[in-house]
Amino acid sequence: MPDLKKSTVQRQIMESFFLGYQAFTAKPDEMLARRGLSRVHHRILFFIASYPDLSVKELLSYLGVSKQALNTPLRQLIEMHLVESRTADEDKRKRMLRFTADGAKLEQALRREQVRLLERAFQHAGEEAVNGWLAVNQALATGTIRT
Amino acid sequence: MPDLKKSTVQRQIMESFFLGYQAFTAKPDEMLARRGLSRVHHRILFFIASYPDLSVKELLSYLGVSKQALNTPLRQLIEMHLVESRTADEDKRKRMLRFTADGAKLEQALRREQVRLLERAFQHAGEEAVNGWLAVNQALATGTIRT
DNA sequence: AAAAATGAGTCAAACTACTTGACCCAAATT
DNA sequence: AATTTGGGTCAAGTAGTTTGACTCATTTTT
Repeated sequence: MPDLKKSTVQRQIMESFFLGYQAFTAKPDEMLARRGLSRVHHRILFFIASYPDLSVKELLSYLGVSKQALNTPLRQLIEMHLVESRTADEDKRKRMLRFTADGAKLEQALRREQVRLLERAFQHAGEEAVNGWLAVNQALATGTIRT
Repeated sequence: MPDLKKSTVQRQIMESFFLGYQAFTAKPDEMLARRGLSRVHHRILFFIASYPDLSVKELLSYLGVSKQALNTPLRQLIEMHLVESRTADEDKRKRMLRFTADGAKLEQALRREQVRLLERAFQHAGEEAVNGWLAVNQALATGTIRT
């Protein structure tokens, strides 16, 4: 256990978190860039994968951007036949977003690369470490007792 | 140990990594925003803290941006008397960057908040988990060489 | 000593990505 | 019938980035 009181140790911990996250996003960034896509597209794909048939409004609230900012990248994904929007039955104003076959394939490819990277790090660090890594990320993500 | 073969589990792991990193950067982002500064400024401060008296060229290579992109935020930090640039003795073309007293104080304040957040998550997850978290981050950070 | 290279800095143009504000349309709600 | 909502678009403004060209002082090479 490193000494969390030392500022140099603190910076090293922060740096490896930063670099680890960088590494985690580097490969998908590169794969998307080859298709002229960016990280916003990746986030869109992620949420469509996580919540299939979600509406545009829901997607907007997840992304936390203006609808004008979403407009272009989402339209691109639709024009590239990676995502399709169908009007919902219960409410015909709503558009439900889901993958086309190609879109699902791309999302899988992106995720596969990220999982591959994680698995290699996991294998190197050991099972006990993995559980710890997950637990700390979980604690950070859920904001343990926000003031 | 979660089942890494399941795509929903994979996405949950990726999501908590993403959200954890978000949480990690949120507080400094907000503190900097109050002063009209952004994440680039934070990165500049981080590298000056890690490598005091580094040159502009070194800083550029760490940041991986063009010198035109660095120009504005660095000048702002200097004008706000958070950073000072002194010409190096060995090579009078070089400018060595270091903190002023105020700059050092700001860097400490930013780091303190991030460490506080980490400590809370660490406390929640336990010492064993912390070591695992650090080990996996380390593996991720060093595992992927920039292509 | 002259020429070339280097570190730092600036100006300009182009591009990307985001914002807010103002609209439009169709469908749902009141 | 009137209002609200979900989705979409146009426009102007802002921020941040890039590449390219150039200056200036200093150091290195020839």
